[in-house]
Parts: sequence; C-alpha cells; structure tokens
Amino acid sequence: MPRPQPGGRRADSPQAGEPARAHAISALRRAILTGDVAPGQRLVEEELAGRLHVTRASLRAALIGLTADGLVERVPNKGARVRVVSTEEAVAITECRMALEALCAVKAAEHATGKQLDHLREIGGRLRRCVSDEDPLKYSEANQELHRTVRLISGQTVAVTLLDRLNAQLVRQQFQLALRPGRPGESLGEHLAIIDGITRRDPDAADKATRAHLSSVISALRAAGRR
Amino acid sequence: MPRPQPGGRRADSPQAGEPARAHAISALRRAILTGDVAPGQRLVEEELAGRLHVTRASLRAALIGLTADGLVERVPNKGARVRVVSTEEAVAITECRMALEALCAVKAAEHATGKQLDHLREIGGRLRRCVSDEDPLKYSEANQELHRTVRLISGQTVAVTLLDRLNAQLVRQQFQLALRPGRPGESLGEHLAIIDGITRRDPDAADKATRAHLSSVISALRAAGRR
DNA sequence: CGCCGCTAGATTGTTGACAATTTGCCCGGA
DNA sequence: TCCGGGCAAATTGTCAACAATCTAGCGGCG
Repeated sequence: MPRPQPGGRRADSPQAGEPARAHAISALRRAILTGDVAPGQRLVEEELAGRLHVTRASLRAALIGLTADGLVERVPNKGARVRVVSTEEAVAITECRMALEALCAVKAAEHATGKQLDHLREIGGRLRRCVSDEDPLKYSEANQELHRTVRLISGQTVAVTLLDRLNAQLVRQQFQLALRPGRPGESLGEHLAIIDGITRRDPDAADKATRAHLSSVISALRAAGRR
Repeated sequence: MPRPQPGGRRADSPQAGEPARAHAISALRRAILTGDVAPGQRLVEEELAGRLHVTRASLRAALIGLTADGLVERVPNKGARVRVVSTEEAVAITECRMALEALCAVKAAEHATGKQLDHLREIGGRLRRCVSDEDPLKYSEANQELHRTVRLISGQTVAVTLLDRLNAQLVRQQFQLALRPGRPGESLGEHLAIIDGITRRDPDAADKATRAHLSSVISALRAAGRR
C-alpha cells in the first residue's frame, strides 16, 4: 500500500512540499548525526528506500542533497556511504570555522542590540553553572547555543549557512570532545572571553577570542585523534 | 577515445560515471555562468531535459545539485529558477570570501615551495603587463589564476571547496567589475601586495593584503550596485 | 461593473519497470 | 595449488507513464 493513511506514517515530516524527498532527507540526516548509521557504512538505495517508505528516486534525491552537505560520499556506479571525516579533515574544517566564526563575532560586536547582549550574558552564566555542576552534556548544549546566538546576531546569513554545513560534519567529533573530562573547564574561559569581547562591543577582542577558542579546539581534536 | 557509441549523442559529455546527470550538470552550470540563461529565469524541467537530451529524472538530479551550489533556487511545487544575487548578498558573500581567502593566503605564506613562489611572481608580471596594455579581459583571467594559485598552494582543500562555491555565485558581478575602466589599475597594487606578502613568507602581511583587496572589491560592488 | 469560485492547462512530484555497470564467485586449465 | 575467463547476482543509472499541485483565464452572481 503506497498511501499511508493520515493517522499513520511516522511522527515526523510535518510540512508539505516535496513530502517524500523532504522526509527522506530529514530522516537520513538525523540518522547520520545521531550515529544510527555508522560512518563509512554503505547506504544501499533500495534498502533505505524501503525502510523510510519512500521510493528510490526520492531517496536518491535525498542522497544527492546530503552529498552536497558533506554528510554522504557518493561514487558513480559504486554507491553511497556515510562520509568519514579524518582527524586532518576535522582540523581543516575547524580552521575554516575559525575564519568564518571570527567574521561573525566581529559583526556581532559591531551591531548587537542590548537585548541580544543580555542573552549572551545569560548564556555565559549558564556555562559557568554547568562547569561548577560538572554537567558536560548541558555545557555542550549551552556551548552550541552560544555559537548559534553569535551567528544569529551577526546577521551574516551566508556565513551562517556555510558554518551550519561545516558543523554538521563535525558533530561526532564535537560530541566526543565535550565528554572528555576537564574539557569544559578548559574552554570556559575562552567562551567567556568571546562573550566579553562582544558585549564590550570590541570587534578586535571578539575576533581574537574566537580564534583563540578554535585554536584550542584544534589542539584538542589533534590530541583526541592521536589515540 | 572512451567509447563513442554508434548512435552518437552530442559531441560532449566525455567522462563515464553518471553520464546523463553529469552532462546535465556541466551543461547547465556552463549555461548559467556564461549567462546563456538569464538570472531569475524559470528552469522548466521538461523543456531543459529536451534541450540537453536527458530525461527529466536526470535533469532534476542536476537541479538539486546546482541548488546546493547556490546557482539555482527551487521552491516546492513551483519550480526552479536561476538564482539572482542582490548586491547585498554579493557583499555578504564577498565578506565570507575575505575570511576564507585570508586563511588561504596565510597558509600559502607559511608553506609555499620556491617553485610555487616563482609561479606567483610570474603571474604578478603578467598582471602588470595586462594593465599597461589595457587588456581588462586578460587581466581578469590572470586575476582568477592568482586567486586559484594561492588556494592551491594553501592546501586547504576544505576552504577551497567553499570558495569555489562562493565564487561561482559571483561570476556575473566579477565580470562586470572587471570591465569597468580603471578598475584593473586600481586593484593591481592590491594584488601585487598579496603576492609580495606570500613570497616574503610573511603570513601577517598576506592576511592584511588579502583583506584590503577584498574590502576594495566590496566597495566596488556597492558602487556598481547603486546605479 | 467588479469580485468569487471553478475549470482547464501547465508543471512538478512520484512510481515502477528497464538497462548498464560493477563485484564476487565458480570453474577449467596450467 | 594457483591463475584467469566469464557468468550471475547485486546495485546503480535511466526511462516513460501516472498522480498531485499550482496558475491563469472565464463565466456566474451580487
């Protein structure tokens, strides 16, 4: 039965448009990001199509889209696999993040509203609390929100789009990093420095703080990759 | 010769793999970049498929790929159009370029081989000659090669990939810019400064020169957009 | 005379079947 | 035993037809 009745289907894909393709994309993306499908694993079109209740054509379109996002690798006539990012690639990606996030931080420092600055300060307080409570998961969460907020304030939609793509490729590494004991406390000062630079409306300080933070992330990535 | 089938398609699409899709992508991309199809123009699947001698499925896959590259805009159930980049968007894109090209310039200054430096100097000489000959087309060409070479030397494959995408969206604007009288002479100094910084292996100078150059490009974009 | 619903055309989204390519395996021979 | 040809299964690439959706023009009604 190709038509799942209104009550049926999954509990997702709410929006209309290209239902099958959109559903396939979001489901696959989620599966990759959460690790439900392992990196390097083959993605056989027919099998996945069956599992997601879409046709091969729709799933193929989804694979093409995810390939552009860097989450999937496709080689002609051989098939698609979940992309594996080596430590070196992760470092290179983070270097690009450094350049782009610094740009966002500068712009954020230049034209943030008072309300937005309050939000940043609030996040800073939350980060502090998470460290003293030794809650790495919540810390990682607040961390993500910090970066996201800085981007939002910057208003650099192009840079934000690029950053979102880059970050999606690193979720696994970042997750591992966040769980390393001591890491949150290590990065807290760097995060606070970024917030400080922006709230003081000092673009240069925000730039330097962002770069310092991501340099530290690169060191941590390298250290984690060596094991 | 790969395998010219007796039926004889067109005189192109030489490589194997996904012949139809690849052919459609390259043909469409070329058409968009050269302006054969105007920005904002609707891209009707059936019509294009017929023109390129591929089926709608293949062409649709190509459209999805080009959408990810930012060359095409697709809205569900309404169709695809050639993406138009406003002046503001062009500026935002160039700001991202600034961040990423500066990164490449720094890396290039840090680890370029002597041979690569010779190549840069050779390009510098060519730029000078084009200005004194007042040949804006050749200048633009050499300009492109300069940026491409810097990226190549940097070895930052991730940044290069992003930059290629960003640049593809700007070809039209850059082309218009290059034809403005006086513009080549204006940017010559900036380009030479970039080359100088890299050949002197001075990352900081390369960084500053690259940013100065792209700031100038942004000014020129704004000026051109106001008319 | 102007506005609303409606039908018809055009266009996109989806489907299942067909063709081409790759890969692993089996079998015969040295 | 080891090697190579070639067959067969699996998988991807392509195709043409079908269904859903949107757009525009037209006639009826207030």
